[in-house]
Amino acid sequence: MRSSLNPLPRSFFARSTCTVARELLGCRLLRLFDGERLSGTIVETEAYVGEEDLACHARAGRTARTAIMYGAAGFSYVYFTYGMHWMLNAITEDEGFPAAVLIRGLEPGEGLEEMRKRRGIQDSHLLCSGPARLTQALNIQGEENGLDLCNKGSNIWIEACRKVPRSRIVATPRIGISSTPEPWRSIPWRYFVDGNPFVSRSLRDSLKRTTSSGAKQRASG
DNA sequence: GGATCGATCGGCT
DNA sequence: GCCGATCGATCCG
Repeated sequence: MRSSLNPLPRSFFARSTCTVARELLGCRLLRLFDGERLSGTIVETEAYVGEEDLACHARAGRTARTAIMYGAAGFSYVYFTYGMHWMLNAITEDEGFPAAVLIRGLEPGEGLEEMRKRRGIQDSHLLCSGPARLTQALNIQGEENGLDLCNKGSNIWIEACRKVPRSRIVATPRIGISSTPEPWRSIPWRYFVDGNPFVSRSLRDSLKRTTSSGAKQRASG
């Protein structure tokens, strides 16, 4: 028996990408796979906003891969990178404007044993902390591209869970875009829950670095 | 703990 | 051809 099946509505996603990225923190990502529920609380996200954003895949305009980003909000954008990794995004904003939120980290909830089996490790802190780790843990691949996350019949969806107050959200530059020109490389469009232990090593490192340099900042705007 | 590097292949120039 | 919205192994200190 399922405790709940209340996917966030399309209106949640059809807003400013940064707002969606912040408000997804504390929400629960659910995955129905092989008859089992796998889930976790979203603790880290990044916003990729339009063709102007030179870190966004849509920077090159509409292509076969990025077409989904130009479509309606609330759909999944799952892509393959580095020859081996899958990344899960939720499409945002109005139809015709290409933007998405990358889900970068989860605090594991249901289905821990299945996740451990899929990841080949035991440590719960390494199961879903990182965009490629969480897709491996939840078995999300190319087949899951273009799913309607707002449809109760989809096997991936997101539910409201606990609201993370603005004061507990940290914003930093996005990860893995060091060759992207400014201002995009440094704009603080990565968000995570301050102090949450379910973060990857690179996250903690980044927090330490940014804290000592004073670059870390509270989410604003 | 931190830096570096190889793996591996689809998408785009 | 080139280069990733990454991860994990390995080396160094």
